[in-house]
Amino acid sequence: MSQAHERPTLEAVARLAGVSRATVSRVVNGSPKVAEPIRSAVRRAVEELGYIPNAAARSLVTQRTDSIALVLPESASRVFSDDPFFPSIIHGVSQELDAADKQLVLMMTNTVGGYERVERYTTARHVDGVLFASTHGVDPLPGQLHRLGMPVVVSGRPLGRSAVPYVDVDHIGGVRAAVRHLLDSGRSRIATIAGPQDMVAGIDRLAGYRAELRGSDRRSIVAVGDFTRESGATAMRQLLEDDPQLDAVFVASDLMAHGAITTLRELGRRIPEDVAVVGFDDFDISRYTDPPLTTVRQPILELGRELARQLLRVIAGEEVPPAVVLPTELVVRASA
Amino acid sequence: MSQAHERPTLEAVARLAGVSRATVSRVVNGSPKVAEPIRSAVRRAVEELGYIPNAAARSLVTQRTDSIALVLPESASRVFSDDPFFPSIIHGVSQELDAADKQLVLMMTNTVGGYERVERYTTARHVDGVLFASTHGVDPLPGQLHRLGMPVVVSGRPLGRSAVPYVDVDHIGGVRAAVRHLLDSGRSRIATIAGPQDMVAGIDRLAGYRAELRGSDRRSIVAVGDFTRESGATAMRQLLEDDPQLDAVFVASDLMAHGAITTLRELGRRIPEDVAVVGFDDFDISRYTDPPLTTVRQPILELGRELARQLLRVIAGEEVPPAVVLPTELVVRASA
DNA sequence: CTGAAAGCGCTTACAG
DNA sequence: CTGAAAGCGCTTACAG
Repeated sequence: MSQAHERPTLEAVARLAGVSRATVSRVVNGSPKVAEPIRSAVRRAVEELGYIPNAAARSLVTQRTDSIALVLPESASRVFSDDPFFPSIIHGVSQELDAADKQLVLMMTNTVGGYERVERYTTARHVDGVLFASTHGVDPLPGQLHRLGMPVVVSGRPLGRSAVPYVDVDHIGGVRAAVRHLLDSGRSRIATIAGPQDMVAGIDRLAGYRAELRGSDRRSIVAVGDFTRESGATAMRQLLEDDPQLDAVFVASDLMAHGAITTLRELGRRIPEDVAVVGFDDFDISRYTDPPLTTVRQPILELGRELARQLLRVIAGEEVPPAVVLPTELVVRASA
Repeated sequence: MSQAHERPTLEAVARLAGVSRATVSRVVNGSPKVAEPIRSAVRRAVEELGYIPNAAARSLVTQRTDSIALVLPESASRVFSDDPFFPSIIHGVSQELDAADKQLVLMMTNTVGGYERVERYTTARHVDGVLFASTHGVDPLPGQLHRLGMPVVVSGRPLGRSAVPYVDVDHIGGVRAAVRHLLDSGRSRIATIAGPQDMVAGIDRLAGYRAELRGSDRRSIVAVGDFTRESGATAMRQLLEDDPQLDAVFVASDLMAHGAITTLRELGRRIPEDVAVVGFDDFDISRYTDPPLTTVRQPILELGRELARQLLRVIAGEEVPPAVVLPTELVVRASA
């Protein structure tokens, strides 16, 4: 039985094949300038010994690790709650990384200690680049890493000044289309349940609502949630207290919209007859709510893929645009 | 602006502090045998230069990477579908790894090429150990890595002979309790929707059903699904064709149970009056189905945590039991 | 096309 | 307690 620490090295392969370590290295790395007979002798020796290059040794000289970190500044519970947002991001990133033969290191944390670990890990050059999803507030870490020369791309337009390239979706355009749809269908008291106001997604969606309402004579009616189902249910209750006559609500996430629907139903309002509801996300399940949810579709999987693609370009030394904004789209179903 | 490749090395710190590299290394790694004045001089230099040890260089000599791989032999789409199984495993693993200050490398793949990458990556010693979740059929990779001396722990009792330590739940005990519950409540024609028969979870749950029925005079009525909602709906339809009089069904996963409920409702059967339904998993959503689902609870988060704990023990050179089996428990709600 | 040699940035016996 | 030196396992100019 072979031991853990007796794995064959380049040296062993070179000896068996009767060539130098340099030559073995060239063959293993597919350099074209090795003569055919030597090449196959080396291949045989590699095969026979089951040689696999040591990653650390290779990284030390090439300065590459072929892996990248995806940082989710959230607790793992949040990341893997029933909200499919993060899973979709991970899924999209993973697709592109697979295609590029890079590995994915997943870092989830919402603690200060965890964040420090992220910093140490990434600046120790364990990874070739770092992706941030869904940062809260003004997050200094992406900028810091970027200044250290580390390839970084973030998801969502950063709050505050930042030179870090980002990928985002057109929150405002999507929300305006949603609110316009409510206006066009004759709704007069249009409320909103906004997302957390320390995140761009929360801020921009509220801004979109306000912007579209501004053109009409309707006043705004606002409650704020945190993107969870429960917060949507609670916020809906508040809105109905604020304005029992409201006849429409734009909700800044599908999950909150589900919560809002539960509340409306409990209070005996018909959807959409009494109150029209529009969500934001277009999660799969929103097709199956009762009634099916009218919502703004944002391409989350594609967002993940684009993040990864941009980062791979930065790593390859290519120029990337400072921002990529993916389109959103109103999907009309039965709830509004 | 500092450049990517100009990060300070041990050498630089040593020069600034006026000591040898060995001493800096000792201070950085917290060795106790460095005199206090020197220690603080080194600390200052580290601070001033923003020194972070290079991970590859360190790994090369220590043979440790402080990261471990979690291999999910499934497509990313499957892992991040609406099935919360994998997310919970990841969550549990991540919790324990965080506590141990190790990083998580996530590898998802159901392609041959992908599997080869997993093999190369892990045997290249990119990670200190490997966790496998939910293998299909007789999977040779865990055993191979184990024989190479790589720390490995798998989730689910391996099919075929294997010396690799595993963590599993008590499928059979849980299923027997479920079927017994159906028998005790006077059900006479008890069908089952089994899981995939190339996975231990599928095989054992069917075995538990058969074992418990054997003690009674009931015959078995079996359909097979693949743990998805859709397959549950289809299988339920088949079962009702096979035996229109059936009055109970044990379904080997909650998601399939949800599918079965949809079918039963479409065909006008009342639950539990006409047909009692029991699931397996106890996902959160199963509390909210109509009616709330009676099901066998398996501790998935804990399974993930235990996997990580066992692996960390193996890595630390401790002895671990060849198998850890976590208990399952029948949770009676309204559906049966 | 091939090899000898330097070097990537650390850790760790070994001496003193 | 501290340092000089060897060595971890590779890659890559540089010569030839």
